[in-house]
Amino acid sequence: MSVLRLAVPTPLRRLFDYLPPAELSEQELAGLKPGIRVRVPFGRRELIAILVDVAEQSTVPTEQLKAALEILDSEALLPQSLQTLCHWSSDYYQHPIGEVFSAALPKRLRKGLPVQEQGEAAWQLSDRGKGLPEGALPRSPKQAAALALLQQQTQVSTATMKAQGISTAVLRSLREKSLIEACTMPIAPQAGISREGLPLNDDQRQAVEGIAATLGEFQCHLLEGVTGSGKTEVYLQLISHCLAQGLQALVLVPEIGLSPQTLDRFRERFDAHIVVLHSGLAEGQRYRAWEAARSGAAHIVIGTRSAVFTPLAKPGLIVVDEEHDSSYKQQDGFRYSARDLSIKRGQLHNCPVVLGSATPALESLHNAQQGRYWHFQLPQRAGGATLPQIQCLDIRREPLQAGFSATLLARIAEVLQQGDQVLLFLNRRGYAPSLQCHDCGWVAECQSCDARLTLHLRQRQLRCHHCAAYRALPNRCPDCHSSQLLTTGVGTEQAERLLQQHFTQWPTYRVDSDSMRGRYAMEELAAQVNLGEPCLLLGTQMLTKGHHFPKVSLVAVMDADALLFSADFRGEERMAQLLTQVAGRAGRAGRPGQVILQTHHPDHPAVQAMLHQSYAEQAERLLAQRKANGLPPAGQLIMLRSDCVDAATGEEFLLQLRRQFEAEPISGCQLIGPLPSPMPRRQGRHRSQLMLSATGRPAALRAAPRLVALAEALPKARGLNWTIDVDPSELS
DNA sequence: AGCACGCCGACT
DNA sequence: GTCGGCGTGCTC
Ligand SMILES: [Zn+2]
Ligand SMILES: [Zn+2]
Repeated sequence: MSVLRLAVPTPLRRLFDYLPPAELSEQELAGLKPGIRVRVPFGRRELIAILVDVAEQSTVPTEQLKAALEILDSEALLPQSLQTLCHWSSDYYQHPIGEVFSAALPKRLRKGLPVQEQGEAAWQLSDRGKGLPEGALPRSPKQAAALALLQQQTQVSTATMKAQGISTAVLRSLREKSLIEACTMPIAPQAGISREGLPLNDDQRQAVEGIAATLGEFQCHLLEGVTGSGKTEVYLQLISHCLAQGLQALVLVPEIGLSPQTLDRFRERFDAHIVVLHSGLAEGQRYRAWEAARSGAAHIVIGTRSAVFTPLAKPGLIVVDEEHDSSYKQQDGFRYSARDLSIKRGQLHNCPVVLGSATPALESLHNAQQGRYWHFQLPQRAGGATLPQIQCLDIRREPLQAGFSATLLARIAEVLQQGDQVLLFLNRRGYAPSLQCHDCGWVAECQSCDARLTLHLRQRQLRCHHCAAYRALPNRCPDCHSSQLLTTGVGTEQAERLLQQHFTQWPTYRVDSDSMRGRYAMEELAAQVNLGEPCLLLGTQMLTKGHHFPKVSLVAVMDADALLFSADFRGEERMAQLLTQVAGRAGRAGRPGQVILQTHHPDHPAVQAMLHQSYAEQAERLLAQRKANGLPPAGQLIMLRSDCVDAATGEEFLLQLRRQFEAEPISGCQLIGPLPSPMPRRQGRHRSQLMLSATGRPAALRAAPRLVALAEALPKARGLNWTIDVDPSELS
């Protein structure tokens, strides 16, 4: 007996066995390959599953097995290496295998639509057209020319037609006469061609040569280079080595990291097929890009997190740009890290992986120090621009206007008068993060979350930044009816108003998710700013990624204190990364930049470190702290979270889990909690967490499946949800 | 996660 | 009498 073992798209963490479709012959059965799609009845619905294995028998009694309905493919959708990556991810992150495969496939294929023959839109003669003699249609020369071409070459692409001066209108009228028909023409695989690169400095050359020497084998490389040190040029030259060997390159970029500027650089350098995969793509576009990567037609694949699962016909190189960026870690559902998976992928493909960053994650630095990664440093700023000077501005007892000290406003004015641009970083959108009654102390809070409502003045709304809740801004206190409602704290909207009033001759551009709504908003703004006129750029984290603003010579962090007191053990690492990245935005092309941190805590060790130490030095100190505390990368964490409408149930569930785990402990594992999450109630649900701290990877690898098995076996109270997060990046 | 079944309140 | 509320249980 043959049994199909299938990964079914469901949150259940197991495979499902089916009998082969009734009409399938022995021979067809023998030809089934893992990785093909199979349509199956599942419960009372039909789903598209992925064949994992054809087994001799099942542990499920035969009479309970259903027959699959249809085999959808003859060839695997994903190459073997990528199927292996899916299984590995499913095990490592303890996420249901069916959902992992779903993450690796474009929607089109998940829905069961057939694999589309890739090709260029083209035309061929219809049966009727084939009957025409040479030199037909003499009265319409354009149509005759089109026919002549098709008589010579059977299939001619629309592009070629256009090049021959034959418009689509001509072709359409030929089709209306049923003389020609549309078809797709297979594209002959073409070599990607690289144009000459920029001259390299010694450090860049060493990196390119060192990394290129590992093409064809697995090796992970950490490329550490400050902003402007020419990391991108190193990537480009490595990619050209890769293309020269007839191999494809996969480039991962942060969520909003792919600026048109960077993309243009790729397009200018390579006469090659480049595809881009990001979340904004329409279904069809995404599928075509995916298929081009899979078929090998695309030479370079650039994409965000989910692109780590893009199949490649001839993988040669994987680049993870800004590898420290938190957007590589998925924050819900299948909580994978695209950076970590790209390294696994490199192993499976035997190809090098390059992790690039000005501010590498401590994990990556640790791996480099351990000798697991090769470490390349690009200390110089290309073009000789000097690194910005960071100064701290003590604002204790300073009067502040919308968060600005008089000193800062004066510095801004000077810079604008010199004709330069100013970048102001304030990581808080809205007008003010809190609204209070001056008479009775009432505070505007969210009904569903343990959080204050943010005032959005233009919309006259109070909004929760943790759920969808919003309400109209009250004129009076709902408790005591006083009209003395005061805001505390400053958000970008408020800072923007002050800048507009204070600097009337210069435009202020606000960059946050409220002001940059449209798809092209950010692009248009960047183009406007990069015309070079003096202006003020004010924004949240959005401003610190992707676009470069070469005319900025002053960067100010308005509220450095907000970064200082974080509950998360990664807080200080994040702060150092963020501030270093922000600082890197100041001064380019030979002009020194200036960075100002406004703080009430000028003596705080983290502030002092920012002033006097390089990122590498700070990282070294933080790494030592982590090692002393057994925290990643010295140890490994697994987070279990529960959420439930009532507070006690979730915590009780995790407590049971802990008891059961500890009844038969795993050495090297320690459980902490359950504890309420840093924000205990969110969207009306009470959240708790249980953290497992493992001394190393082997212990964690044993603990994760055990925790899941125990959690699945525990009686699940109604309305309770639990999730597992291996290598959590956020301890909330 | 879906999608059913099932068993109690207010509608024709 | 039945339409539908969502609690509970299952998916090879
Ligand atoms: Zn009041
Ligand atoms: Zn809320």
